[in-house]
Amino acid sequence: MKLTKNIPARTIERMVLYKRLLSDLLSKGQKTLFSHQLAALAHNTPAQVRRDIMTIGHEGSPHKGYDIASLITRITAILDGSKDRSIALVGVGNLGRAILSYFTYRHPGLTIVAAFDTDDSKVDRVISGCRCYHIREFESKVKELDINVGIITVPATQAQAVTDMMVAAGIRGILNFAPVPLKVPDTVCADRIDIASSLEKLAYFADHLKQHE
Amino acid sequence: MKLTKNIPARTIERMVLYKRLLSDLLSKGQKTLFSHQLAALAHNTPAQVRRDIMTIGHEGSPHKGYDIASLITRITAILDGSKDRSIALVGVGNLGRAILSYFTYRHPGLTIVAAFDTDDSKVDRVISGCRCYHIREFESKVKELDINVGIITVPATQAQAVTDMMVAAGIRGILNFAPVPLKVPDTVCADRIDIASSLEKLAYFADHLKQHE
DNA sequence: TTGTCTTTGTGAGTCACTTCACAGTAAGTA
DNA sequence: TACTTACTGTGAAGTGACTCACAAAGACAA
Repeated sequence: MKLTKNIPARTIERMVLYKRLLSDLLSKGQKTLFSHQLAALAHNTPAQVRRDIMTIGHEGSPHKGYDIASLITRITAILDGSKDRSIALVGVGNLGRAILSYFTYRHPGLTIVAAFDTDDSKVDRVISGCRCYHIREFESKVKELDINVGIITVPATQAQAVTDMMVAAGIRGILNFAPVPLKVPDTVCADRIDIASSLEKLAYFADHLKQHE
Repeated sequence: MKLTKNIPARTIERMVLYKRLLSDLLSKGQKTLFSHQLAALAHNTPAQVRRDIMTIGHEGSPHKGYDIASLITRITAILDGSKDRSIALVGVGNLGRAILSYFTYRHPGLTIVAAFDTDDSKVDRVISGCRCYHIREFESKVKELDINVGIITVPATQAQAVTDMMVAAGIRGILNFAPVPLKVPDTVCADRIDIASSLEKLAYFADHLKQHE
């Protein structure tokens, strides 16, 4: 359960997926599974699954495979899923609102507890179950609600400014939907989701796959 | 301009970013730049930039750097950005609508030309400038409008069924917002954007970064 | 008991991408 | 002309993730 040897980001991503798949299985009453079964569900290889499970320091038995319940417990421990995550969202436009409503049926352990905007017509309203504040209250709310992850859904021109504000307020992880890369100190982790870029990449491979991936 | 030696996916992703950054610069009147300048904008290294540009078969000159206009042209040619892409979206829920409205101020070369749903209250309406059809018309519309990229914003339970339908209709690239991995033949390219997963990953690294990334 | 079967755990190999480091070169200077 | 400077292009080394392939081990059979 210690195992402080850095777990690669790719493995963490797969862990999140494994956890979801395993939880489904468990709720259907399945108790145990083999690496090749999980591989089929996750669309990767048995060797990959075994390596991943080894990486997080868990083990199965050659004949019964892996115990689903204890594997979920282990993954949850790794992901720190025990503590509920409080998340802030900045930029209550179309995309921001969609994400808010997407998260109302709350995902396990992830809750958007506050939204922020500069537009007074949005401030102090409750949108999809989430209260909206003026952005000048950001830092105090972050402290008050113990938020350490932020979502950015503002226009590109403001993304870096919002980022800087988040960093200053003590946010440690940022999910950025604006189509610009953000500069953050290396004590902060930033990820970008860029729908237009993804589509362009897809459009490229839609044509160019002779045998590619 | 030929250069049929497979370009890695990562390089393609950066190309999309470079194109946007360079277009900004060009519109501000800048004619030329050096690898270290583009690297600063893209938040990567000069060596990476030079390698990328080499990979797509372009070159600069040691003293003037790269010519922005011709580099954009080259990248655009690589990405096939010349032809306008027609995209279909299936699942006009919250997220689907947000994406539609996000794309109304149309991104260069990318247009969502049709949306599909099973809900009759949405069918035949125009939402954010995009006409919504019943899903049973999918295949005929794909043919009619020459669509080869699809966006999936339906619930997880229906994602695979929609995928199979897309594949059958001849779609070659799929952007999937449902939190399940899709099975597609290797003639089709599928990408998943999973907001909840991204947040969980971020939450993990928000804590666990000693020196990580 | 021994043998067969199935699956795990993992060292070693492979592969793909990134970074290093330097030769080559054009522009400016005198 | 030769000298300096600042950058590109790229072979080679490095890095990190994935896959292979096989020893080890439990389960079952007879």
